[in-house]
Amino acid sequence: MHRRLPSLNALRAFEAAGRHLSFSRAAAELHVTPAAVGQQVRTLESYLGETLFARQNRSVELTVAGQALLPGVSDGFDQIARTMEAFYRRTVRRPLTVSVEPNFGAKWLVRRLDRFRERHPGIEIRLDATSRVIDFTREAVDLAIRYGDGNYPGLRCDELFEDEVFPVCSPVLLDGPHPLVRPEDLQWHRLLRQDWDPNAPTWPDWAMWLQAAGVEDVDPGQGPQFAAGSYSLMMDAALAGQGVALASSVLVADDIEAGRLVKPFDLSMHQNLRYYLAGPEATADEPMSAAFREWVLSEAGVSEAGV
Amino acid sequence: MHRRLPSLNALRAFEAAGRHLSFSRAAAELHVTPAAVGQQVRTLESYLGETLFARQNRSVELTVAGQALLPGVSDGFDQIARTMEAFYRRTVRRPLTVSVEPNFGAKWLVRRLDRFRERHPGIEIRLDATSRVIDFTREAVDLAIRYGDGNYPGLRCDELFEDEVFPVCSPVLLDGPHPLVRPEDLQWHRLLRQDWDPNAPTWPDWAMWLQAAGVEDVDPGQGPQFAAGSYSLMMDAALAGQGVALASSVLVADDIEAGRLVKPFDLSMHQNLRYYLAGPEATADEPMSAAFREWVLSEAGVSEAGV
DNA sequence: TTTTTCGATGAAGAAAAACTGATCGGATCA
DNA sequence: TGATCCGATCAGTTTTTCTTCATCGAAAAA
Repeated sequence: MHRRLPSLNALRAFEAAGRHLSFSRAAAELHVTPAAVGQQVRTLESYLGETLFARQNRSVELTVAGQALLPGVSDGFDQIARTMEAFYRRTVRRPLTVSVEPNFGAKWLVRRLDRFRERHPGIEIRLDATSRVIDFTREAVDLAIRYGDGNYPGLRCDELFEDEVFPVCSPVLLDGPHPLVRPEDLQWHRLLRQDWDPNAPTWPDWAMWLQAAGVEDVDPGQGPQFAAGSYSLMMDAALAGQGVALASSVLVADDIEAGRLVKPFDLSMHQNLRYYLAGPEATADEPMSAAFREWVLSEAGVSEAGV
Repeated sequence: MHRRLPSLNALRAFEAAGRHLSFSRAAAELHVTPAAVGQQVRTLESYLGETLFARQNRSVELTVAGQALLPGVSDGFDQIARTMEAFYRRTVRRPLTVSVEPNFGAKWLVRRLDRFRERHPGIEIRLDATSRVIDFTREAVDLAIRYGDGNYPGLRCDELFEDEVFPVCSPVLLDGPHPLVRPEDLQWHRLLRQDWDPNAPTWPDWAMWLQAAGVEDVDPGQGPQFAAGSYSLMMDAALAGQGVALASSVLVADDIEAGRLVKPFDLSMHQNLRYYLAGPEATADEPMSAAFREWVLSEAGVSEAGV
C-alpha cells in the first residue's frame, strides 16, 4: 500500500479549522496559537495547490475545495480518535502504583498529575501515600518518591530535587505593627514548630536556624507545636498568618509562587537529603515506568539522570 | 469535540510498522530510516504506557495491545488516504500551465518534474514549450521560464540562474591521438557551431571564445553547423563525440554531472542574461503558482527572492 | 460617526520534533 | 565460521512547528 499523504499535522489543523470555521477556535482546541493554525492551513493549501478557506477579514469559510476535503478527513480522524478512546478503556489495565511521601504527594505531585494524564491518557496512576520504606519485592508498588540520601542499593534511582529549609509566613506578617524584616523581628511573632519522628531523617529546627542567623534574643521554644506528621496543619497555620514556619523549599514552592506565602529572609539551611524517584531496575524500562520517570524528571526541571 | 490524539506521525509509523511487521519496510514506505521508525514507535509506546511490539532480535511482532490498536488506526489512515486520492482526482482541475523555453524544458525542467509531482500530488503541470514571448493577458499561461534580462514590467519575476557559456565535449575526446588539454588543441577537433536566431538574445560564438582564450591558430569557421533552434541536435553530436560545442552551463549541468560530457577548459563566457521565472502579479499568490515558484526556486538552489 | 474589539496575518526567532549516521549485538544463512 | 540482516541506541543536526509581537480591516459597540 502506498499512501501519499500531506503533513498530518497540517491536515489536523485544517480539519479543526474547518469544523469550527474559525482559526482561533481550532487553535484553542489544538492548544496552539491561531497563527500556528494559519500556517499549517497555508502549508496544506500549498501542497494541494488550492485554497481551502476563503478568508474574510474577521472570519473564514470553506471554499468548494475545502468542502470537498473536509468530511472525509474528519471521518478519518474520528475513526482514529474512536480507536484511541477504545484503546484507553479497553481490557483491565494495570494502574501504575506510585508510593509517595504524604506531604510531597499533597503539595507537589497531585497538583501536577493532570498534566501527566494529559500527556499519557492511557496510563492510570494509583497513588499510595505513605512514609513507610517500600520493599519493592513484597509490595505491589512500581515506583516510589522518597526523601533520603539516594543510597538505595539495587534500585534505579533518579534525583528529583535538592531541598532546603527556610522560614516562611503569610505576606500579611510583612505589614502590621512588627513587620518581618530582619531575623531579630521574629521575637514579635510566633514560631510554628513541628516535632520530628525519631525514625525519620533529621530536619533543621528553629534553634539551628536562629543560630545560623546569629540571632540570640529570640526564644526557639515559643509558639505552637505540631505533632510529627502534622506538617500540613502547621503549614495551614502559616498560610492563615498565625506565625512563621520552617518549611521545605520543595513543598512550599507553589505557595510562594502564588504569593500565598513569602520567604522573609534569605538564609536557608541546606539539607544533604533529597527527593528521589526510585524503583526496581527490572521494570525501569517498561513503558509505564519509563513514562512516569521521564515526566517527573521533566516536571522537576531535571534532565534524565544517567544509569 | 475534544480529541486526545497521540502524535500523528508516531501513529503513522506504528501503523506502517504493524502492517509490515518490520521497522525497515515501514521505514522504506515512509521514506525515512529504520531508526526514525523505531523512535516514533517508542514515543507512542511511552505515550500509551504499553509496549506495542515484541522485539525479537531480528524481527518484531505485535503485542496484544498492538493488535488491539492497529486495525482501527489503519482504517483511519485508509479513510484519510482515500479522501486525499479522491480529492486529487476530483472534478476537472485546472492544470498549471508553464511556458518554457524548449531547450531548458527538455534539459532541466522535465528531469525534475517528478519531484514536483511528489511534493504536490494535487497539482497538474501542463508544459508549453515555446520560444515565443508570452503575453499573459492573452494566453492561457500561468507562469513562464524565460531567458533574458529580467526586465519584465508588470510581472512578478524571480531569478533562477546565472548562465555562462563554455566548450564541452564527450570524455572520449580527452584521450586519443590529440587529447584536448589546452585551447590550442581545438585545431585537431571539429567545432560544433550553431546559427543564431537574429531575434533571440545574442550568444557568444566560437570566434568570441577563441579570442578570449587568446588562441589564434584555430579556425572558428570549421566544423559542422547547426540551424537556429537545433541546439539539441548539436548537443547530441557533442555527446556522440563528434566535436566540441559551446554550451550553456544550465543546460549541460546534468550531462556533466553524469559524466556524459566534460568541460575541458576553465574559460567561460559570462552572459548578462539569465533564466527567470515570470508571471502576472495578480496570480502570484495563488497556491498553485506559489507552490510552483517555491519549488522551482528551491530546485534552482535559490532562496525565494523578495518582492 | 467614532471607537473598540476581534480574528486573521506576517516575519523573525525560539522551541520542539524528527531524522540521520554510526555503532552494537544477536539470529540466520551459507 | 564468517557474512549478512535487522533492530536498538545515541548524539548531533536538520527540519518542522510554534510563539511572539505588531499590524490590519471589518464588525460591533459607544
